[in-house]
Amino acid sequence: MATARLKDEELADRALELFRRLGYEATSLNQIAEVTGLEKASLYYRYPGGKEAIVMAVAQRVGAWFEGNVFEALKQGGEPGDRIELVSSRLREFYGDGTKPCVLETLSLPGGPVALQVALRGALEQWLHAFTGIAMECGLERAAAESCAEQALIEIEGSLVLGRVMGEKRYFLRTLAGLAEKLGAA
Amino acid sequence: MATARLKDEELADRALELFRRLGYEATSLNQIAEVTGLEKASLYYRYPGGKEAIVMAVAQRVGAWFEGNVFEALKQGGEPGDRIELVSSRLREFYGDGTKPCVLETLSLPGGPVALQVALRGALEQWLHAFTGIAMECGLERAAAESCAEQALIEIEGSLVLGRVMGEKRYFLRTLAGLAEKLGAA
DNA sequence: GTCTATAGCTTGATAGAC
DNA sequence: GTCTATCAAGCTATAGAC
Repeated sequence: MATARLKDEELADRALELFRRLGYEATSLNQIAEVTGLEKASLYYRYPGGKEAIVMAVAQRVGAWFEGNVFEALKQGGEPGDRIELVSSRLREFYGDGTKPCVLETLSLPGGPVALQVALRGALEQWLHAFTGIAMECGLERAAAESCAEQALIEIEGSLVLGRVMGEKRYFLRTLAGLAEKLGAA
Repeated sequence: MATARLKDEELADRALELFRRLGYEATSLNQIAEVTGLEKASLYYRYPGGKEAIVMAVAQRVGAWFEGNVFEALKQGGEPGDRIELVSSRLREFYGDGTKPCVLETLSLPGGPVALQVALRGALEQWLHAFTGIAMECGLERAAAESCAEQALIEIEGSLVLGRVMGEKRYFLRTLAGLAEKLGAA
């Protein structure tokens, strides 16, 4: 078999940048073909399910990244506060210092496959669970920890939205700077 | 001249429900024609500028609603806390108890006319200014009041996003319940 | 495994009857 | 003021050459 010109991971990474900025409906296969350097027919060869299959691959890749770089990192040893700071820097990277939208926001707009909405909800649940866990390690009761985790995620999503509207990244950066305190770390 | 079948305000209201849920790009003239009961050609007669003109009319109408029901209400007499509670109930109405997205979020996705992005930014600035004003009336210094206003809007936007992903309205309702306290009211 | 070419549909937008 | 009919361009998706 001939070798693929572009690795699946790189293809998903490039498609991700389109989907997260435009949402599912507004992203076209022509645009994906353009940023990947492949023709549409080649995309269908690698993803017979078409656009829906591509966005699901993108979602899976993002999910894997969060699993390894956020959820897992929050469970490692060391001071809880240090772990949160590490995760904070990872998030700063993923969101381009607040210049790149969250896939939970843009891909949750109507139009995409139902499986995508299910995946997004599951990812958000995992994220909430991970934040709740670290908040409890910081000494909070379960109910309080869950509340703090929800509040932290609300602030992350909201600051990204305000940042996009205003063209400023300071909302997001300030939110991340206060993340450790928000989750109960001294 | 013959009479219009549908008043401009009603037309904008119905188009708003599409635009706020799907964003600019993903909303089609066919859909607008369907919910208004007009044919596409009739829409072009009333808005020669097409989809861009319609979304600008929608933005203007939403801006006027916020001007009269939120910004103005925050400047009226009476206890600051009471005014915030009144505005809170207005917001609960506008966002369908947290089931309807914010136009600042969905219409700020790329693809729409530049004038729309400018209008959205201006509206957010007005909103921030109004929240800052009421927070200062509650006794906060300007800097602190501005910070609280930003935080309040971040929570409103973020809670709407989480609510959409999870299919729950409690995030938004809880945010509104804490709005007065957030803005410095006893 | 990628390509060119194309089918069939939907889009935003226009012309012209009533 | 609204309609039917139509256009060119874009869309998703497929067939078949290499």
